[in-house]
Order: sequence, then C-alpha cells, then structure tokens
Amino acid sequence: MKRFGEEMQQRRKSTRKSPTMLDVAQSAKVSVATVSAVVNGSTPVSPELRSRIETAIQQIGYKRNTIARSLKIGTTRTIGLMVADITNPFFTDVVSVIQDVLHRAGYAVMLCCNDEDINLQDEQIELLLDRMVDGLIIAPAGEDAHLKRILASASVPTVLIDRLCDGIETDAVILDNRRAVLDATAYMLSLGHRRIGYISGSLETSTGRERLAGYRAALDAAALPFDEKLVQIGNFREKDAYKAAMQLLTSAGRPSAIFSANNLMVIGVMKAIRDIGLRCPDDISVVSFDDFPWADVFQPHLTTIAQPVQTIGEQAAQLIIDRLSGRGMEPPRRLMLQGRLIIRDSCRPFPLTAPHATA
Amino acid sequence: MKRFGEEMQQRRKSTRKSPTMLDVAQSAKVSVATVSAVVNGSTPVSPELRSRIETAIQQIGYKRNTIARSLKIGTTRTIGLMVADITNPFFTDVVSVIQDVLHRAGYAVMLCCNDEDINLQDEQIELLLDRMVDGLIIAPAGEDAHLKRILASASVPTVLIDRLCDGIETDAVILDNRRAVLDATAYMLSLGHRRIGYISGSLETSTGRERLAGYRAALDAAALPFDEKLVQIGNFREKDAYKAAMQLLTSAGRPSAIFSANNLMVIGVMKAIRDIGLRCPDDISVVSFDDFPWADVFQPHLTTIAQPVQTIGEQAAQLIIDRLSGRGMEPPRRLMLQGRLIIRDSCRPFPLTAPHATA
DNA sequence: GATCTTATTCGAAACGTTTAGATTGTGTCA
DNA sequence: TGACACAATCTAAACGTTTCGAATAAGATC
Repeated sequence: MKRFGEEMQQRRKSTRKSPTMLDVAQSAKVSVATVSAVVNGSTPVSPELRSRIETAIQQIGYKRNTIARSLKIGTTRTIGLMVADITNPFFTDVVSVIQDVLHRAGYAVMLCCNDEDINLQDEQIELLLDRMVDGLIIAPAGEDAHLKRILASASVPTVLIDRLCDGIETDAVILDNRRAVLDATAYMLSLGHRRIGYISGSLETSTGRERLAGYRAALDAAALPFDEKLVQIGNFREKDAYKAAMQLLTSAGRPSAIFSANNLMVIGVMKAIRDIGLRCPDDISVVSFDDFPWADVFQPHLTTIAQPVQTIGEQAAQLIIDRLSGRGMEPPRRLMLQGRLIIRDSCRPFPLTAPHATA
Repeated sequence: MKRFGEEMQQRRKSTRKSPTMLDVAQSAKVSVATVSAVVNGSTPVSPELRSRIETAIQQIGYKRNTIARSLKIGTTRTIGLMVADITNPFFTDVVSVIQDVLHRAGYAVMLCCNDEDINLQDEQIELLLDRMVDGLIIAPAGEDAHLKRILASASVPTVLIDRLCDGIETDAVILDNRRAVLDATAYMLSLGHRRIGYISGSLETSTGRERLAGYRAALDAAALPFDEKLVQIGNFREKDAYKAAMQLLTSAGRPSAIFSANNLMVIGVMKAIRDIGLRCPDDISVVSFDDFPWADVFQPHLTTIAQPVQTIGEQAAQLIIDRLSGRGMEPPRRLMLQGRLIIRDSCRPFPLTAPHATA
C-alpha cells in the first residue's frame, strides 16, 4: 500500500498543475491581491509582506500565468510577423533584427510564412489574429480584397514591410525600389548594353511593379524603346526564374545583360546561363536585386543592389512598438529607404572592346 | 446634439471591444453554453438553434477569444522554437519546414534566436515558457546547468534539434556529425592532403564536439598524428572563422586543405584565403559542412556536406506533435540522420600532379 | 395517466489573473 | 477622546471561455 501511495505521489508530481497565485497567497498568509501587487509592483507593499511573499514564490516555484493575465488586461505582448518566404535571405535578415528589437522590448514574435501564396496568406493572418497578437508586421504576398477586409476588421495595428498594398493605410517601411532599379539599369546602359533582359517578381506585389517601373524609367530616360519580350515573370523564386531566363536566353534577340529582381531568382538565372553554356560576365552581364554576404568571395562577383536590412528591421519594429505605446491614433507613417548599387564584376562593357573580345 | 451622438457612436465603433459569446447568445436567444457547443461542435445541437446561432455569429462578426479558451482548456496550440541563429541558412531551412508542418497541424510558432549566446538562450526559453507554449523545439547554444533546470521544471515536452545536451533526456533529431566529418576528412586525405586545417564551431555544442571528433577519427584511421595547431575555434560565425583561418594560413606549417565546420564559417575562410592572396582550389583545398543552393553556380564550386534539412524539420515537428497528442509518457526518441558528401571542385590532389602544378 | 428514456438546452462554476473599491489599522491633531 | 488622513491590505467582481450536472420537453412504455 505504501508503494501504491508513492506511485500516486509520483504521478501527481509529474502531472500536477503549476502553482497559482492562490497557492502563494495561502502559503504567505496574505490575499491574492497582495501577491499580485508584489509580482507586478503595481501597489506599494510593506517590506515584511513583500519578503514573505517573495520567499513563498521561490519556495513554491510560482510562475505567473500569462494567459490569465492576458485575458484580464487584454494584451499578449506578442507580435505576429508574416513574410513571404523565410528562406529568402533578405527576409531572414529582416526577421532576425525585428525579432531582436522586439524581444528587447519585451515582445514575443509569432512567425508565419505564406510561401508567396495569396490564399495561405489569409490563413496565416487569421491564425495570428486568432492568437490575439497585439500587432502585425507583414510583407504581403499580394493584395486581395480579403486581406484588406481582415486587416480592417481586426483592430490591431499593422506595419507593412517591403511591400505596400494600396487600400491599406498603415505604417510601412519600404525601399525606393524604382530608384534602385533605375540606377542599376542606368549602370548597365552606361556599359553599352541595349538589350537588357528583366526577370521580374510577381506583379501582384508593389515591389514587383515598382522594380519593373524603374527598369522602364531607365529605358525612357535613355530614350530606348521598351521591348516586352525582354521581360519575363519569375515570381521571386529560383525555379520560375530559371525557366524565365531560359526563355530569354534561347529567344531570337538574346539580351547581352540580365537584371534579376531579387536574390533567389538570380540563382536560377545563373543556372540557366550555365546550362545554356554561356559564361558570366564574359558572354552575358548580370545584376541582381539584394546583396549576398558571399558576393565578393565567390565568382562571378555579383553586382547587386543592397538593401539596408538592418534599418528596415529596426524601423519596422520601432513603428509597431510606438503604435502600441500611446501613438495609437496618429496618422500612418511611411518610411522609404534607399538601396545601394554595389558594383562588382558580373558586368562587362558591350560590345566587348577588351582583349577578351569573343567575336 | 445629433452630431455629438454620432461622434460617440463612431468612437464606440472604432474602439469597442470585440463581441463575445454572450453577445451571440443574446442575439440568438440561447445560452452561452449552446453557442459554445456549436462553435466547438462538442455537443449535438438542434438544426434550428444551430442555424440561428450561426447567422448571429455572422451578423455580429464574432471571433472566439483564444486567450480565454486557452486559459480554460490549458493549452495554447503554440510551439516555441529556438535556434542559435536564424540567419544561418541551415536553421532558416529547418525553421521553414517546421513552421510549415506545425501550421498544417494547427499550431502557431513562436520564434526565438539566441545568437549563439548562452545567457540570451535562457532568457529566450523563459520568454517562451512565459507565453505558455505547449511544446519546445530548440537547438541549444550550449548546455549550462540553468537550461537543464528550466527544462526540468517546466513540464512542456521538448525536442532538441541539431544539437544534443547531455543530461537532457528528450526527443531529439540530430545528424551523424562524426560520421559526416569523418567521410569528408577521409576524402581530403585520399587526395593526398596530410596537413588539414580544421575550423571548429563552439565546443560547448554537441555538434562542435562531434564534428571535431569525426576529424580526429579520420586521422586516427589513417594513422596520422593529430596536430592541435591545425585546429582553430571559429564559433560558428563568419567573423571568428575569418580570424581563425588567418591564423592558420599565416602560421609556419600552413595546411594544404581546410575543413570548415559550418556554412557561415566557410565564408570567413574564403575571405581569409582571398586576403592572403591564395586561390581555392589551386593553392588550397576547402570542404565545408552544410550545403548552399548556389554552390554549383558560383566558383569555386564548394565541396560540402549536405544535411537533410527537410527531413530534420519534418521529424522534429512530428515528434512534438506526437508528444502533444497522446504519446505523452513514452520514452524519448532519438533520430540520427546521415549527411551526404557532395563532391564539387574546391579540392585538388596534393601534392599537385596536374598540369596546373605551381611549383 | 404515471413513469422512464432520450435528446436538447441551460445555469453556473471553474480557469488564474487584475483592479476598483471597501476595510482595517495606525498615527495626527484638535 | 474622537475625527480624520493615510497607507497597507483585502474582498470580490470582472476577463471570455468550457463543461459538468441539472432542468426541461417530448416520446415511449407500462
């Protein structure tokens, strides 16, 4: 019987629910209100009681139940973060700093990825809202009406990163995409390239549209015609970009240079170039949106547009923190940052005049 | 006056708390218990009432409050996920698939990064436990006693990924690190290299130790002496690895090959090689743990050990899901997966016999 | 017609906090 | 000594669910 009792004890021990404020209160012979007061430091408590309660907390191993607390105070100190694809180094970096800043401010981060899928996206947002996050930081995969409805009806502050959504008036931090691509394209034009292929991201996103607009603007500025056969949609993923680049490279008027609208896609582009049997930069020049940490160690050293990921993340986190602490009803703030063209050596002048000239 | 009333209305509308079950119940003229029954499908409800309640829900725009629900049922359907560094593509990939699998199973994911910092790590775990996650998936930065205490006292199921912690007996999915590095080292030895530099990760982690053990095992197997001057600690980050490689490359008996114990570090190694004025693979051979998606497009095409990231993520997620649905008290399961050596061309035979021979 | 099932529905007590307002005790001052 | 202020503490009502057991109604059985 003793044995059985012990087993019960054991079982109870491993499965018993965690101690509550009431347990602490009873052990310290005070009311739960007083315990709450010392736990939160909300009301002054006499030194004796305070220390009695503190030792009781230690002894019992009490941890306050955040769920109950959240229910009462209506706040979870948790931020929902949704990006298109965590696997994309740009988003990875941004997520990393957002996570860091928010943690420092005492917020937890709930992460979602929509895989550039507009349906999944709505599901994910619902999941986050369902978890009662206090705020949302999102890079939308696209701007369907559903998303707008959800965001409008949910009353949590939202900040958009990387991509805007027209019709959604919230805080946002984005890049001057048009300008960045304009600069990059102008650079290629300055090298003499006239037929520049453009591998685009999804035109459902503001980044997709703005970057393409930058390309066109550069052509306009140089008084060159826009040839729509030179632009292919790669949807921001490697696979699609590979096919798109293949298309471009096997077509009649093959371009002498290619611009890739993001980091994932340039890998696909490079694979296509290799598979076709061309070499970069000897046979074809390449510039890509988004920088890589390894870009100046591995060849070809890619010329890229670097985004200020650190700043983007910091600002986004700060915007949501501000919103949640007071600045509730102020008009939305939009931050637009500048990209930076990093010239390495994935581009050659065209037509080639260097000793290496092929034809 | 009308105006004032309207403003109030307006104000109330934008700031009023979301509708509760009670609101639905009153609108449908039933009890909250019945509303709960139809929301959860827990008890049979007659068709009339069901439809009355459902339309009321639609009309009012009711969403159930998950916080209250969690408080009552004692479960949050949220998993805490902590990795050393989300910026590391290996972790990024694993996080991505874990996230995906868990979402499909209806779990949300709370993400933390400890930045390979053992103090931050404890803080992060506390944060997660404080948020009352139902389970934990973690890649520990190190195995301090504190972590063990926390995990022991918290009664949430835990699965370790990538790294073990002795003294913590939980489900885990890891790689056969020793074997993988043994194979890679054997490969380098087979090319004739005798002095192989080793850039190690932190020996606070099981991966750091096991990988190094694999290196030593390969030397042993070839009856070669272990020269501790050939191993440098790079702590899994690029910066440290750069310094470590510099050390190695400028030392008296410079190695003819270098093994890097992870992906981040190999970038540092390559930078060091470049800065010293050497070329890979012509002057020095390199192999790295962890594969890159761009490895066979950019040069030198790195020879790497690829981890089955997809499987690691899937299994880890599955282990926690299983634990949370019934399999509560079964003994811990340990999954050990195999790495795969992908031979590209960052290694040359040594001494060089090929036409390119330099000396 | 009384009793017993069976199927719905409901009332009310949790879950573990927070917090407004009531209560108590102590010291001050007339 | 009584009135009063003031601080510390407590009581009890929320927060929005879930769920157990009770209540009700309608058939079924004798």
